[in-house]
Amino acid sequence: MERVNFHLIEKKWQKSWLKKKNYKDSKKKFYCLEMFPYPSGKIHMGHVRNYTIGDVVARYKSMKGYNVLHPMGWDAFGLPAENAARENNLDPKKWTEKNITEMKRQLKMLGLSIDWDLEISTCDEKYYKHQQELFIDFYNLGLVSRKETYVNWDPVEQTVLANEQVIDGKGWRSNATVQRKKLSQWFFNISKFSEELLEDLSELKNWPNKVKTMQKNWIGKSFGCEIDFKIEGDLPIDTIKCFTTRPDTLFGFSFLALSVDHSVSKHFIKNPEFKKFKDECSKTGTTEESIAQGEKIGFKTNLFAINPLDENEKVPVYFANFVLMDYGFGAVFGCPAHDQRDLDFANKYNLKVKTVVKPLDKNDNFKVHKEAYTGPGIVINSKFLNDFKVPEESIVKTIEILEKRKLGKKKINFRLKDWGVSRQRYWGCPIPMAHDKKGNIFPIPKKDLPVRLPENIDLNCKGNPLDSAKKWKEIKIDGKELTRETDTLDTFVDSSWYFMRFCSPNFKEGPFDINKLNYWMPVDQYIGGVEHAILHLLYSRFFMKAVKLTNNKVKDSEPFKGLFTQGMVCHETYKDVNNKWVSPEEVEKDKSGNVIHKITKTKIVVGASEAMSKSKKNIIDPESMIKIYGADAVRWFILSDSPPDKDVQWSNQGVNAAYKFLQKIWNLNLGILGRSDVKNISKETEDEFNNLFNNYILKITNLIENFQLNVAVANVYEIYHLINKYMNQKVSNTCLKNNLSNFMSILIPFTPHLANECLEKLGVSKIETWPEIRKDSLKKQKTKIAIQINGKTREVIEIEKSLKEEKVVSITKKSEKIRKILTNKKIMRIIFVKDKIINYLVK
RNA sequence: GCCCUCGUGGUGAAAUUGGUAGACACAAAGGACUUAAAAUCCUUGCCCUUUUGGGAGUGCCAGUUCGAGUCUGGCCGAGGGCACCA
Repeated sequence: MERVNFHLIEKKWQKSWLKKKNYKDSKKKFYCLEMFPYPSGKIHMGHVRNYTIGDVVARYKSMKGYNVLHPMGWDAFGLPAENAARENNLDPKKWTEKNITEMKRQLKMLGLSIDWDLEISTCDEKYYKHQQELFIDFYNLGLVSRKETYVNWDPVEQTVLANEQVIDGKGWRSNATVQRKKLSQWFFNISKFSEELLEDLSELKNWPNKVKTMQKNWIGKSFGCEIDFKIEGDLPIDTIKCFTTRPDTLFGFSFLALSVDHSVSKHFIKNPEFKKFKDECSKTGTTEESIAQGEKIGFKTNLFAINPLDENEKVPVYFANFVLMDYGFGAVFGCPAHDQRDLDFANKYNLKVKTVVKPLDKNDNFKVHKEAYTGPGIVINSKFLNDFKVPEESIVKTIEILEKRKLGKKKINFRLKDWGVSRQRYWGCPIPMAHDKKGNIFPIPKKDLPVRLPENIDLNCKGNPLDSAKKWKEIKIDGKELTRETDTLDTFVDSSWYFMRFCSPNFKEGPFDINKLNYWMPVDQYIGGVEHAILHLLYSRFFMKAVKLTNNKVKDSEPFKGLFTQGMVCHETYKDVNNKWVSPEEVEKDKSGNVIHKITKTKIVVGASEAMSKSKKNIIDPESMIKIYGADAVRWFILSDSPPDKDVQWSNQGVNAAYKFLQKIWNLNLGILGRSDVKNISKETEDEFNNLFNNYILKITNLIENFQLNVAVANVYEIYHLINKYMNQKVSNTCLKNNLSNFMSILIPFTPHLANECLEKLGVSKIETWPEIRKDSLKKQKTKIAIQINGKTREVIEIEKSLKEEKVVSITKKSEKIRKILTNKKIMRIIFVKDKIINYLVK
């Protein structure tokens, strides 16, 4: 068997693809995009899987005649660069650029059909200049605001920490106890789009349902009403507003609970007891266990709230730890019988529990004790609300009554909060704003953009490095002396519009050339990890809608028409006798099949297969695999073993098998090239071969369209067996070569180097088109039909397609086996399904 | 606690959407070629029977149907998302 040198042909074809572009003069466009990588230094198997799947789609669509856009870029701002820079005293920019060069070299080894002329990098001022323009556009439209929020403050580092930098309530670097500090920060008002973001999810037919439900839950729309409760007491407070989804349980009202941050709290600020309580609340807020335990604690005020539906009923007002300030109005009315939290609270403080809803199968004496009743039923003990059906009429009718009496009004609430985009970091896009001494805000004039990051900054200083860049901070605009904003943008902002920039990456007059944007957008197929199901995808959807408001010529309001979320790449984990993680390279099998350490020869414990991670050392380096097996084999294996949306197990045996198979294809190609033609050709055999082959084209086409790439791979194996079989039959060389070259065309998206090399050897010139499906041949074929007796399959026979029942009955009755079984039996009924099954029901 | 998804051989998985369960591949065992190894090719795959055959069988229990991996109800198990959202 001859072996092909993959490295030679890979170099050759990759070079030729750099010159050649995919663009076609076609009306049909296809924008294929994979989530761009963070330039961490080296590509990992997750990238290989992501970009291989994308490349199959891009190459397939191109062969189908689409004009394909398939770009690549770098999500290049972010904390790791800053950390690496601090540790090694480097410039984050240089560190990032070095990583990009390295990763680009590795990605090119995979033979992806990417147009590198469109490459963008978010840390490039040519990119972030336009991001700053968009920020100002959003600001002018009222989509940007400043608000005070709590942040994780590290008192030693004098900096704000991201949630993942807080470990057990302490700073990851300083180990100091993290404080809750209020800071004024920039926000994108994404919550203004709550309704639209929810509504438009239904348009996204080619998105996984899973992602849509996750977004739906995240947006969290709920229907209810707001109610003003009258307050009695010795404080100047008339009413407190609450939001509720269960106004129908108003007669079960037994306390009113406020968040400790509610405006009423200002009257208690000097009360030492209240202060103690508030401290207690902020403590339980940070530790996860206390939330899980869910202990409800409260602080009783001297205020009373009046039930709006019954003036005679007064209930106490509490501050309670389970009431959130940033949802609803930071105040809830407590109905213990029909809300578990309220019940826990009421039981702790001995508050009244009045049952006002009974399940359908219980009588009016039904009473709630330890478990709140939240299911459907009938309203009881509630005067004029009695007998309403819960929930279908009770809620709406109660709201009607409240509205009529001017006690409350219908209200829709969302959980989605505004997006805080301020980061007190150096390595990010500067926010193009300035302040005067009075606290007024001024956007930087667009002509002065970009606001560049200052260079030669000491990143080891305390606090935000930009804050200490005195010269950089001071500016003059229209003669006014101002100070620059020193916050930079969350890196999610960078990735919220890069797909728009790819449509015209070198456009200088603005973020995008509107004609090109409208031609290419939306992204037809977006591919990436499911970990971005909520934030990145939601922010990008927000951006598209916001950009549309800045420019009424923008036609799309959704950025990603199709979304595919691929699974992770996993590998077995290994631990040595000392319970330390060991990498796959350090491990081997001895003669009796035990797993041992290569050097120490000690026993290795093989653990579960888990997502490749540095910490567990179960990483396989893609480049070393490409060096051993070639890019095509790596691509082939990563596609072959599991459905693309599920996790895949990496195995060296698997990639080795892929390598062997590709060598077999190479030899099949050589074998047919060197085959001496057959003299007595059978037209019938050729037809049979052509029809079977044609069937596979149809099958694989559908499989690719449905992302069942692992099944497509399985079918390629079957085609290989098919061609191998007919190679030894009465089939002409012309017929064989014709099918073989179609086979190679099918292989192009999967293993482009090998397929192109084989096609070149075959002397086929017009190679970049997907094989045509001949519809006429599909009809002629034979089919296999199952013969069942009483629903059990007894025999399978081959018949002509589309035969009628009588015909099939007479054929099947001729079968000896069936005749035997049917002897002395009475046929009660025959069930016949064309081309599939015939079932005799006998007695 | 709430929401979502998934349970098929030793392993990864297929199954035209209610119609031949286990395609395709990995691993294992046996065999062929070879002095030998590698490479390559073939066979086997749960239970009973020497074979021909037959039987059970898609997490468990019921149901609908001529027919259920697929549909319905209940249970068990695994994974993911959310976190007191009033």
